[in-house]
Amino acid sequence: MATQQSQQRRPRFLRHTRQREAILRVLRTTHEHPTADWIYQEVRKEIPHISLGTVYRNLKILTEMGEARELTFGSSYSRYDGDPTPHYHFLCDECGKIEDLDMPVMDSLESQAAEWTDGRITSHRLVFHGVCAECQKQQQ
Amino acid sequence: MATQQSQQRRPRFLRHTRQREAILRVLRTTHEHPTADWIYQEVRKEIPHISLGTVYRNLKILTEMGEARELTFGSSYSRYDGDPTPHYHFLCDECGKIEDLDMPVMDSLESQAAEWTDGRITSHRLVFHGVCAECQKQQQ
DNA sequence: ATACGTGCAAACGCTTTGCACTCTC
DNA sequence: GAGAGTGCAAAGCGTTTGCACGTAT
Repeated sequence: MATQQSQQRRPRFLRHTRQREAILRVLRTTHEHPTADWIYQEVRKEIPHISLGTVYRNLKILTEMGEARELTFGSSYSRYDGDPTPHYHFLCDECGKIEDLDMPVMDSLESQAAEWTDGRITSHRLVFHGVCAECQKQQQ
Repeated sequence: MATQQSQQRRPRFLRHTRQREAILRVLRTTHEHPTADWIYQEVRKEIPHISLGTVYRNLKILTEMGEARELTFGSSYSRYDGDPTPHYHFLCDECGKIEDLDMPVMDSLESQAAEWTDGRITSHRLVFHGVCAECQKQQQ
């Protein structure tokens, strides 16, 4: 039942490659919270022969390095957030769009929650659900 | 890019079946936040010929009816929460265990967040990450 | 020279779905 | 009897991975 985290061996050092740089650049310059495939399509404009596997591999490494965050709302595919600083999200239940919220991060939530568990809390994620402005207009 | 929510036709009314009742009962009587497959194995003790597809179909219906919640932490499989009342979760990053937190739900977060988006907020999800008590012991 | 990274394609694994049959209402 | 639900198996589909080759250090 308990899902043990997969412990895979990492290389002793990381290399700089065109592919890795391009992927990180795309991640940094979009606020769309893109999917792996969207990033793939985007990077392909610059490196046409790049493979989707390479995109996934690098996204995993970048996430582990703390350069990106993997967002897994919904059971289908992952989205990636190129802003590694802590922040909250708003998810539109109609169109699936994800917005970053500039509201302050409340670390006090963690100390509050600490009183209700024996576990040691290291971080938290807060996601608001609702209907974005665009979808509200369409519903009228 | 925007992931349109899949709008599938629902039947005009729901029927009571042994399978649906058994699945809901398993969901209600466990606090393990089980996966679909775990529920399948459990229900199979009572209805040996039930199929995994039936479990998935009913979990989807029960979730849409608000009788259960689908938890999608991590990109792999979904877990299901048989407690439909709002509450927060603690997720152990070591072993993957999910705990319910009895701490009060803070609806004020939604009104705070509303000031930072044009969207209409209808709900929120708060998940704390860290290391559970059991895993902390093992690390010593 | 070493060993990390890539491309390609096949494999994986959770989830969904088509179809014929069954069962609830 | 109508049509919702089921079992079975195949298909779907995002993601991972094995392998041989390329390439950064």
